[in-house]
Amino acid sequence: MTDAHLGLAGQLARLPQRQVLSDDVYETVKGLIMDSVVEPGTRLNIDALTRELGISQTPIRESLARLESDGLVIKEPLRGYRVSSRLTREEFEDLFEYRLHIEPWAASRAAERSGSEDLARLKAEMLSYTDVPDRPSYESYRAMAAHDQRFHDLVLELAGNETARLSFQRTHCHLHLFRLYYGGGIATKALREHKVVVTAVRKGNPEEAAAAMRSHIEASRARLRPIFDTLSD
Amino acid sequence: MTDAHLGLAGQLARLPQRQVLSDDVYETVKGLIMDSVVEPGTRLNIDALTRELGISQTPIRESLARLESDGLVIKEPLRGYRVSSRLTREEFEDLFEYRLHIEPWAASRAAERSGSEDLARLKAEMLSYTDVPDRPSYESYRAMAAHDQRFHDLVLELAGNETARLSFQRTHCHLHLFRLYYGGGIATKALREHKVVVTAVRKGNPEEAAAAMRSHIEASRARLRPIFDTLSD
DNA sequence: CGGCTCCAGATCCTATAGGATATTGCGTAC
DNA sequence: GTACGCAATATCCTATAGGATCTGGAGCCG
Repeated sequence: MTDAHLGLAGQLARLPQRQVLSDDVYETVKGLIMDSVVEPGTRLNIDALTRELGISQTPIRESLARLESDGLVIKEPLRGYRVSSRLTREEFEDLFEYRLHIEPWAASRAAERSGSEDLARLKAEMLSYTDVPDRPSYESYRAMAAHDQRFHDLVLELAGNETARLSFQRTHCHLHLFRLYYGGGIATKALREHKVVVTAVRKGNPEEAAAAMRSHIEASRARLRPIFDTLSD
Repeated sequence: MTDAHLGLAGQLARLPQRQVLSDDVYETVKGLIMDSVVEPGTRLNIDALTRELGISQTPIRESLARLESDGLVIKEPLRGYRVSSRLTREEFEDLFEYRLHIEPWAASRAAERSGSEDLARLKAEMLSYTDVPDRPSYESYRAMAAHDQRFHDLVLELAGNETARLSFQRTHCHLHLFRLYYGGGIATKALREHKVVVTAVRKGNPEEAAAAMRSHIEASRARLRPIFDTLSD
């Protein structure tokens, strides 16, 4: 009867663990896609997922429905789900055009609005991922991508426009770029170059580090272009 | 085994109707929210929906999961789903700040890029809703809101950036604004402003198109604010 | 060789049962 | 009169089985 209180956001925030299986499945499958464990176009068999994850169909169906809404999978009626394709060249250009339109603006707004606490958070995030391990691994690159995502999201948050922030988040740009980078075994080469950069940085050699990073970015660009071209066929 | 073909976008476009019950439920519930049949904060009982719609839980759960991803409902673990709240004052301001950043830019891009076919579509959409009834009714306003949504979406489409378009769509701004108010009499002014935008786009004048869109959104915001304030009491 | 039918497999949808959790109401103690 | 604890109910979440429908390929016929 008297349940008209809408101040339940605070109560929800108080719950650390979600206790809902669907969310775990959602994150799991999202991780599988993000880590390129499943390639684009792969069919996601619901029955197989029930066996592999050891749970029933219901939470898996809910997760896949949400993932479809996110654009990460595609539902083909009466045929099942498939992992959606990676970025095409055109989508890549669109995505960066959009980012070039939103993020500089968000940064300027953040510069106008941020107080000392905000700046502290930004600094903390910047410092939160500085140690690149000697042996570059798959996990380390993923951590780097996660850090990058948190950083950009924080800028949007400090801009003070929640609508813009959500809108930007829903592009899943980091996730798509992450998938792109890890396609076709390119990750290993990228990680090797990362190691060169790290080595140069640890040696305290600015010129060498700059050169390594420059060559890494150029190589990365060179690696990405043919991927766009092959996917455009 | 050999199902690695990625050209499935064209195949999907060939299927007009999906034949999947979940989509019908999704549209149905979305319509219930959009028409304010269910008020914000209302609990969406799954068992009740199974009885009312005469179907089982599975498609309803998938629909609700997608609606949650859209931000239209909120899932409270072990308590159920609720219709999400209407816009707060702050969200209202954020939304229009975002629109003022995106849509004028989109209009200018549309003015630059649009060919004759695009311009024909724009004109057709503009002419598709011209008769504003003397006595504004719920139905007429709903038709106006649908037209307004198509118009703004079309501008985003003509801007040629699918990322920006999807990002804008996912704000569901028209849906939220529709829920915010259904008074009457405002349609005529909005249609006049749409016409100014179309004229500028057809002239291929980016600056003029952006300015027209900007003034339209600002005017729209000014029209909605007082209504919003009265509802916030 | 092309076109057709039939069958196996996969998927979607339904139905039902049981465990887990939150809400509600009542009774008791202070 | 108020606060606390406890049981009953309702709801959500999970699990499992089975029918209906569609896809894909093998095999047969013209």
